[in-house]
Amino acid sequence: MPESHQAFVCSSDHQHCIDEALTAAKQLCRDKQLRLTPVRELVLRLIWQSHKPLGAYDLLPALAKAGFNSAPPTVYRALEFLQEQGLVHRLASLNAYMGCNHPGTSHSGCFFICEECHQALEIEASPLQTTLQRHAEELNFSITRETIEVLGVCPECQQQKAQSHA
Amino acid sequence: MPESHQAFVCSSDHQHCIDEALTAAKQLCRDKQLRLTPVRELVLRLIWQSHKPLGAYDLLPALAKAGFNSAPPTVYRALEFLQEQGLVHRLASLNAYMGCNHPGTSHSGCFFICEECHQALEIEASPLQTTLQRHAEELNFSITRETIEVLGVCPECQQQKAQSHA
DNA sequence: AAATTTGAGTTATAATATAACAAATCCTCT
DNA sequence: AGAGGATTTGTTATATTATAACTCAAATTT
Repeated sequence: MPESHQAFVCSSDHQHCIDEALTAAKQLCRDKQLRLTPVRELVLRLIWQSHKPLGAYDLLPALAKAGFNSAPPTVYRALEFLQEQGLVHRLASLNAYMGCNHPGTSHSGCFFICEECHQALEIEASPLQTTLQRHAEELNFSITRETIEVLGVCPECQQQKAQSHA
Repeated sequence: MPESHQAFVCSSDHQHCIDEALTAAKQLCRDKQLRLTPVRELVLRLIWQSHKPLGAYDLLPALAKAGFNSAPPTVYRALEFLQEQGLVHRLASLNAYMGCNHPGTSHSGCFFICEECHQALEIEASPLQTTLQRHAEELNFSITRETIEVLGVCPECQQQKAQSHA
């Protein structure tokens, strides 16, 4: 029996996630000679406030508070930039955005989304993508991008539910 | 070298797809004592006009032409019913709907979407879902529903593109 | 037939996303 | 440093997708 991986729980402090993401982003932009402007950095920060995917419109008030004129295009443009750099993913099934912790170039991920606590976890899904690639080869289909999003209940929320039924 | 499966091409006539889908739908509704009302049947028919996923708003003009008062709720309600019966799928990455040719109860599918001709193909993806299930078990994640949508180019459109470059 | 449930019509609005153009900022080259 | 060009952001308006809430009609049950 595999022990619970706690993958949905931030190991001790979440600040670490934020710092790491920001550092990686800065590094990446330096390397690629791209500009991680104030709006872009703030949007990335906001996205990383939690592991819950956020809607574009959830970010607007915070942008306003920070003194940016926060009309939708501002946030969508920042999100677009961050997606192109693989720093952020859009979850099609939620119309929401979340940070990516292995940025690089734009890529597809595999996401587990908890319908109770709304946290989401991105996994490296090589076996999955291999299987998918095999299906595609059978069809002679040439893959551009994959959307793999699994809705369900994370281990922590399963426990809570089990306890509340006790 | 595997031969081209032509999975994206309707074998001879598409009318067959429509007829089959309608027959199956009627059968299913009879069995489950559900009402395949005129609006629902028309929406299903419209969805099956092609293998291209259609947006809800694409259906409205046709509904109007058929004499229904076609405000959005009408079409969304019909689509909701059809989805619940597994007769239609919603593609989250496109905000569009397509017919399902192995209806039964509500279920998740795996979709290959051609970005050139906009046709989509649903496959039975048991190996894929097994892989996904294995990932989920490792995480102790309990799956509710899966969204698996692969964007790319179908074999037919690959050929066309190759020829036009010649 | 009355009561109940289900489906559809209708109006309004919510939620998500983009178009188009103007202004500001930044970069490069002299 | 300053002119010219590119990139980013501000701003206004609007497109697209989806749902809420209430009414009326039809069907089913009692």
